[in-house]
Amino acid sequence: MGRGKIEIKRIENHTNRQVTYSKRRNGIFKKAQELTVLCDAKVSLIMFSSTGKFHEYISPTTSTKKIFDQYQKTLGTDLWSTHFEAMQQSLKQQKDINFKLRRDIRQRMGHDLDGLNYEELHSLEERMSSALEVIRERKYHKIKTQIETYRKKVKNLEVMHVNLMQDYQAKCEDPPYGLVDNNDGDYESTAALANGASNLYAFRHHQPHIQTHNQPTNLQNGSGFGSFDLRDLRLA
Amino acid sequence: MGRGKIEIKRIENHTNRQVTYSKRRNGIFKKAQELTVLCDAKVSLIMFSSTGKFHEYISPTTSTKKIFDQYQKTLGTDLWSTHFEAMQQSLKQQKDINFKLRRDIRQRMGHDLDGLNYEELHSLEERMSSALEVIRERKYHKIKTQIETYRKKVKNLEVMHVNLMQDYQAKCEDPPYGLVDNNDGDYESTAALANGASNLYAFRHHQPHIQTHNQPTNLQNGSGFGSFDLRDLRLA
DNA sequence: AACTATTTATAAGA
DNA sequence: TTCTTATAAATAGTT
Repeated sequence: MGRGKIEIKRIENHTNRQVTYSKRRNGIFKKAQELTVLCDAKVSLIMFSSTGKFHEYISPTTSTKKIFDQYQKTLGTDLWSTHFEAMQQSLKQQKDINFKLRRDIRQRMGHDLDGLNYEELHSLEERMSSALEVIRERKYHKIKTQIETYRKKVKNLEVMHVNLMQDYQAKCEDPPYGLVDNNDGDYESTAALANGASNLYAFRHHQPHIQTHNQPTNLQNGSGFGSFDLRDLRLA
Repeated sequence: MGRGKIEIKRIENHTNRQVTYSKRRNGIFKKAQELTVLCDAKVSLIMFSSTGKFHEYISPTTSTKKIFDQYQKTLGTDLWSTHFEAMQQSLKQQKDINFKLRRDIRQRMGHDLDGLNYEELHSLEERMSSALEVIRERKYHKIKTQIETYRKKVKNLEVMHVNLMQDYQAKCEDPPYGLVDNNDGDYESTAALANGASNLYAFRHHQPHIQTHNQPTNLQNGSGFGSFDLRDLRLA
């Protein structure tokens, strides 16, 4: 329908193709709209040109999503079912595994044991028993390491303290020099040295509350043990 | 384009509407196909008539799913994202929980303990220890119940056996009557009674291998204990 | 479903 | 792109 008849095959001239696309696109959209009105039909028309340009007609009585849904419903096998169902199944599976893991843990906590027969109880007990051994071993190792570290720190402090005491005594024996040299010293350090004797006593009983002006915040609470408590050793 | 011009509004005559739908549908499909070929475009045309009948044209170079995907990609907001993403998130969450549960179990089995500090080890140990108590308690209860059941069965057998022995002796003391009365008895019962003495001996040592012709299959393997083994009691 | 008078779409040109 | 217009194509009403 035009000045001449054309063969229905790809228009090689790019511009020509674009023009024809544009004209015919309008034509087909008009037809779609007319069909919608005349025949009370629902039409979805989606087009992508060779250059990727997108155009769409959708009957005003519906929406593209509705058409897609209806399409899938009509065709039976819906297009995303594979992906979607796989996901759904995967989710169900995960929940299943989850439930079993939870039950396992509950049983390891001594609950939910009604379903177990003698053999199962026995097996559970043996597994837990040997695991408990491992855990105790581990805890023991941990506390040993910690104590070792602690001991070294105390040792360090002891050496430092002795040095300080020697310094102090040296200064007491030679007060004039001491007072002259102490001009750039601070008051707190002197105060800390003043009760050196009681600190030494405490140290010999391995109390972790020794403080010096060098490391005032380091060992205030058992150095890394947090709320460590000797009762914890009973089960080790 | 026809014998007369028509107004573009719904065709009220049902038959007429159907006919027009059919004709124009063919027309628009032809246009879609021509557009596809001439302009190298991708066209998806989906229609539902007023009676719900479904028709579709799809360019042979593509598929409806591809068009849908491309549509969503182009429009940005994809149509199922809400549903889909919620599901995806849910799946991720489940997998996360799952991982944590597995780690918990591994730790309860004495593996994977590197990440735990002293307090955590101690807490784990205490929880497992008390759980172990519960499990042992339970196992002990189970075995006690089983032994009780077993004891009752043995008791029953004992009574039955004594009765049989009495019968047997009674018949031995009065053989003529016994032979006459035994016409409707079976051979096997007589044979079973023949070694009554040795059975009695075995029974007094509480061996579970007593058999009579009344309950020949009941206690052959410890009655419900399966592969029960006395070693199991050591940990009870 | 086929026919055909007529309307509509559009190819080519401006 | 848009307008024009000759001509092809589509189709409304009819058979």
